[in-house]
Amino acid sequence: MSVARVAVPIAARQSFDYWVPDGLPVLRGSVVRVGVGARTLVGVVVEMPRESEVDPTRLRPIVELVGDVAPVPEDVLRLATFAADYYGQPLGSILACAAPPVGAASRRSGVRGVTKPARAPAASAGASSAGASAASTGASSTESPAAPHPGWHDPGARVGGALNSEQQRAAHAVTETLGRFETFLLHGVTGSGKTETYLAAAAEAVARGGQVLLLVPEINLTPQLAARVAAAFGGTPVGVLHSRLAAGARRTTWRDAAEGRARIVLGTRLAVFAPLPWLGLIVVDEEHDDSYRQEEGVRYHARDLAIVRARERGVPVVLASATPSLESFHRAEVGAYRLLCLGARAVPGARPPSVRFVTNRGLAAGAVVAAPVLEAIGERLGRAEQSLVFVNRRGFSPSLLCHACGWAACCPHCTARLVLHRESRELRCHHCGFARRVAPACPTCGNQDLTPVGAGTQRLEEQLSERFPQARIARVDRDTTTRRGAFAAVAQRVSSGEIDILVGTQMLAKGHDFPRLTLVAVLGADNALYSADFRATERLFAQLVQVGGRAGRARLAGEVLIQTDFAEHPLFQALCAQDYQSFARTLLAERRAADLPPYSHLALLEAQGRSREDVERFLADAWRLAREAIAALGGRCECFPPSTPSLARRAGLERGHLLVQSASRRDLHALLRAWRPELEAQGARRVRWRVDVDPADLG
DNA sequence: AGCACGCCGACT
DNA sequence: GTCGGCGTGCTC
Repeated sequence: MSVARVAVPIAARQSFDYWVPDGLPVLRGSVVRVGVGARTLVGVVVEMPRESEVDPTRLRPIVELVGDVAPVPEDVLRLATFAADYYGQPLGSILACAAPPVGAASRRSGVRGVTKPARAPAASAGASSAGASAASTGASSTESPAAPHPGWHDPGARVGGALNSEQQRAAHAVTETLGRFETFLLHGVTGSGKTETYLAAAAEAVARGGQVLLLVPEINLTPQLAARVAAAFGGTPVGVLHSRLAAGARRTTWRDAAEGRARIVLGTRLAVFAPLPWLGLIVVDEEHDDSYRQEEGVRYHARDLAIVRARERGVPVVLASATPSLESFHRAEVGAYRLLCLGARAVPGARPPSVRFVTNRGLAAGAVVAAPVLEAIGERLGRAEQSLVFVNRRGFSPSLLCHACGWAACCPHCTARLVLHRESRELRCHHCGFARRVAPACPTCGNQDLTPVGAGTQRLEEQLSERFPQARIARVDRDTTTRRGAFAAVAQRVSSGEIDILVGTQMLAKGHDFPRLTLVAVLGADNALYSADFRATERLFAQLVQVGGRAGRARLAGEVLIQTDFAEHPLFQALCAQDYQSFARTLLAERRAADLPPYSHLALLEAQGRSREDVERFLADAWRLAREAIAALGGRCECFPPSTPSLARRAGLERGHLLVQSASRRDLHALLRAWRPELEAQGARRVRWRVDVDPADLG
């Protein structure tokens, strides 16, 4: 009996060995069910060792080979192994994302047998040499391999025909590299036709027999883009993949991708692990978007993994954005990525929206919308055009204050203000979900006149409906869109002209084209300018460009009004001038001066526990261990003293963290590899901790 | 992650 | 005297 090493999705960092029952065709990549403790879990075979180092009597047999899903292909296993190492995660947890979703246990154990390995289609002219070999090592489908879709007819000419010369040059630069690795940064202003451009390159990759992986940040956007992709490719099968898809549908796409039937796989971050035996091109749309960062549970950055995968498979990868991440822009500046710029607006006659600033000064007490903004909305109502008012905060107001004694409504479990939700007459904590009824009077001094301070979407909606009682107003935020399909329903009503004013948070910023929307007003943007988060200004700029892009996409002129007290800030000036690149260079200079990414690499040890003493003791020890490890490795990494994040307590848990940094990613990882076992050996003394590699911010 | 084993407060 | 709180450790 042979032994299989199986990675299972538990916190344990090692894989476990099992007996392979005689005749069960188990190989590296096989998806199996195994007993772990009292439970049966789905795991992935990562190795077929000669023998086990574990006492043979302790080995349990594999319960079942999951036969209705394809084995995880070799390149995906390598990608998962890389991700597990890079992000310091258990391989089994990464593979739980990378493996196809599995249904309930089947009655019969095992499958009929191994089938012949898949072959690349004849037309794969250079597009997938690495893919073909990966497919033949790992794949063993229960059906014979699929030929390229028969009903397909020259999308290359069809998609490419509509491009202007600039777009054609960009698409051509990509198609020229099909068959080898290169990273492109496709930078174009909103409306410059980035989508058409990368779809043209995708069409060519498909024409050469390759598969295309198209990553998008948001589930909300996929139906729209899927329709666009389907239309552009006229009949070429598109597989859609995201976490909210039912397991069955996901399995179907997985199988279609693994067997080569799906020529295009469109999906969110988890799709970076999709099996694509004939992969020819990867596209990461809106590459700057934070949604590519998986924060809960297993941590990884899908954009970065996409680049790793492209390199491994020897295929080009296109990162597309109107506001590239500083990391990507920097890589392009130093020549590591090839920069492709699209300058012109694709729709003839469409102009970039004009940007105007409106001061907050002189606002009446309690008022949140400045008079010029109200006027502009009024004008739109008169012309039967639509307005969008954007504030990045849900609820009525972010604080409830007593002006008599200075008391503020705070969460009992977090170091945070409670947000007033007037519709439900509640004070809610946006960090832990705590909610309680609004107190009628100040608990410390008895003052009955508590003042809501600051503006959220609810307050905005209320004031706009008072000012424009005849207007049809829709509010879009997490409170109004929890129901499945709620977002799409509002989008539909906006498109059909049933809405005059849209009020909402950043979830409105992305992707939607509303032809009659000609005004975008932005409130509360200044908050980001004060933020301690080192990525705040980068994010704000991206967000403003993004919301600005909602205005005047078609022939109607668009206007963006920004309510701010800092109109002269370089960020706003760059926004006016539509000049991403010079602003990016300004920010990069700041990052360089502060020794922040992309000029350094960071990892953040985050700890939380019931008592602050426990957390502080753990971090003090961790700090000492880090300094010892750095010394042992000969320096080249820096380690900062433990500190307390601004949200010092969350959901009743005290938080603390410790930052390590290096100019070299290699050195930083050498440190992490030495440091982590030391931390584990410390034993978690009432403290839960994790290391966040490439953290989004330093909280 | 679960779930089991192991040591200190209120009960049939 | 036990039931059970969760804190710590193991799972092939």
